[in-house]
Amino acid sequence: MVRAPCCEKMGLKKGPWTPEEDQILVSFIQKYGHGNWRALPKQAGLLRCGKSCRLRWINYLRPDIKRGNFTREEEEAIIKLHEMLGNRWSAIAARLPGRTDNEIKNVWHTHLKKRLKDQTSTSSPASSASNVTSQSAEPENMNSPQPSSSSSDVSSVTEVSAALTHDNHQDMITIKGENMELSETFPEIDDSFWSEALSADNSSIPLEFPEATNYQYSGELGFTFCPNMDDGMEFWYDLFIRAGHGDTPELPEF
DNA sequence: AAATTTGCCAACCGCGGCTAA
DNA sequence: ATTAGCCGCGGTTGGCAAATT
Repeated sequence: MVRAPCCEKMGLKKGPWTPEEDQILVSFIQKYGHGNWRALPKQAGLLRCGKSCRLRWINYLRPDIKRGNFTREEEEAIIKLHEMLGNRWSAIAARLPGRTDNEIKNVWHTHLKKRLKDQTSTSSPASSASNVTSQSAEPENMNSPQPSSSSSDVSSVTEVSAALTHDNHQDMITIKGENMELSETFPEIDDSFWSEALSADNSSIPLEFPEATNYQYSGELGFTFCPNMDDGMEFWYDLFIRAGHGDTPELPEF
């Protein structure tokens, strides 16, 4: 099947967006939504292809985009999620509210990959790898706990996630807390798994950031880890294990 | 001060999945 | 079952700014 290029028609503008174009796009979407990206630029009077409009909206103009540098906790979460999910940036972005896949991808390539490389080169090369990056072009051992530059009470997410391993070959995921170890067979993590788990029990997602570090068991669906952070950043990190494991495990104390 | 290199980020490209005809 | 079109995703790149020589 032959596909016509997105911007085959001549006269469509490319490159950086101007403030005027941004304004037109935002106004249009606020009024009419974005049901059809293909038709949108024409209807809005923009000399752009729908793809370009979509990208601009998703990555920059969306009202729920979080601005500013990534916090240490966000970076740690990206590292661990990348360890679990590989280069599935959209899936990782879905776990980091306000961050886009493009942004996360950029941070990974410009900061985190380099940092991990430095860390692994200074740590023992003999440490066994348990990564899930089989789909990733950059299989790296990211199992080494990351030194945290922040204060100790930021530790919940980093410690929990650092203790979370997934052995792709054995299809086993292990959660280790101070007082517990829980293993579950885990055939595959894919997008439908995450979305189904989420839609099945939204109550596990904290609407507001809790004051205290919170560990929450969500029935058969999984766990939500809520870090206790001073800056009140909107962040949650949850791990869903496969449904149907039977009894509720004893809750660990983090 | 000028030239060159490096880092970063926004945006583009092309592929694959999904769906409607 | 096939085809065509749209959308979303991941990989890549162009261009700007900062850092270095």
